[in-house]
Amino acid sequence: MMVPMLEHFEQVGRAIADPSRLRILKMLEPEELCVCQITAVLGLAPATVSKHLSVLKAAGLIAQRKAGRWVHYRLAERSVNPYAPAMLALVTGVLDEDETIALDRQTLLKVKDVPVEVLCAKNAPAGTAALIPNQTGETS
Amino acid sequence: MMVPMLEHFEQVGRAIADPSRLRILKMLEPEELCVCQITAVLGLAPATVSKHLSVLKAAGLIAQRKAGRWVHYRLAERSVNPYAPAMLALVTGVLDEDETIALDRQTLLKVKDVPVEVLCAKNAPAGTAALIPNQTGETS
DNA sequence: ACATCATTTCGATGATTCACGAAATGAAGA
DNA sequence: TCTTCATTTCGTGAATCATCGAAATGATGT
Repeated sequence: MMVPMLEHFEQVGRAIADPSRLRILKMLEPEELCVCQITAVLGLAPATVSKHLSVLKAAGLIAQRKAGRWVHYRLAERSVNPYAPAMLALVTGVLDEDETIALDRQTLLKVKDVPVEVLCAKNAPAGTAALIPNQTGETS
Repeated sequence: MMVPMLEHFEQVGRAIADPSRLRILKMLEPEELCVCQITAVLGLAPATVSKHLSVLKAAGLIAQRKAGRWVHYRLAERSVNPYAPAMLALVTGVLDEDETIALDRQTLLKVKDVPVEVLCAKNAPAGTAALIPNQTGETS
């Protein structure tokens, strides 16, 4: 019996080879977050964010925790994928000075000021929509 | 002026997120190799291998050296991409017990027994073709 | 039970990627 | 110069992926 190491490694590799998923990992670095908070920062459709989260989870990079109506994600501490911890350590150590990552952190601060009940409401109460100016960090 | 860190990281990420390219990196780990040797082990079309090598080179993971008619590739020691060394270190430390990687190493031993002039010849001199049984390492 | 709502799954679409044969490149030898 | 040949580039088809809207899921509160 042989473990498919190459496939495992490839899976974590593919998982981090996407800007949105890297932004998610960097966002989760200091603390666990709700899906709607991540969605607010990324500025993507909920379905898209959910897909990204499932890819990261399948790769063993993040873990989820259900709390009532909301689902909270965090960086995985123990993983089924033997290469996840090393890759996670690599990501954790870098990218802090990146333009997009820094902007995401600022946006996240504002997002966390808003109560989750308010943030996730479909009819954003005048001002919440302004919290998602961080589409992809374009600079001309 | 801001360095596009996220893009750089994503580039090395995408470069290693492919089984063929991982096999190439593991092959180059102990020593530099000619393109035709890599092609013989992978069992892919020369054009395909060349493309993979260009991806790895663009990511700063490998470097090339022209020697007459042949081009030799090696793992990059210094790189334009600041994340290449760390990723390279990660790859270097693992996957040694993987089935496909181990088979590649065995195949490489046989390939290196054949002189490069003979190996690269289009009309394989009876026996050279048998050196490429290592397509993808299927085990049902 | 019923309505609400955060999240996920489904299905479709456009963009990217892998793989190949054919043609181009460019160095070596005749 | 002309031929040969290892490698790269080009163009294309098949497969995978990112993204979204719509529908499904599943827990909460009434």
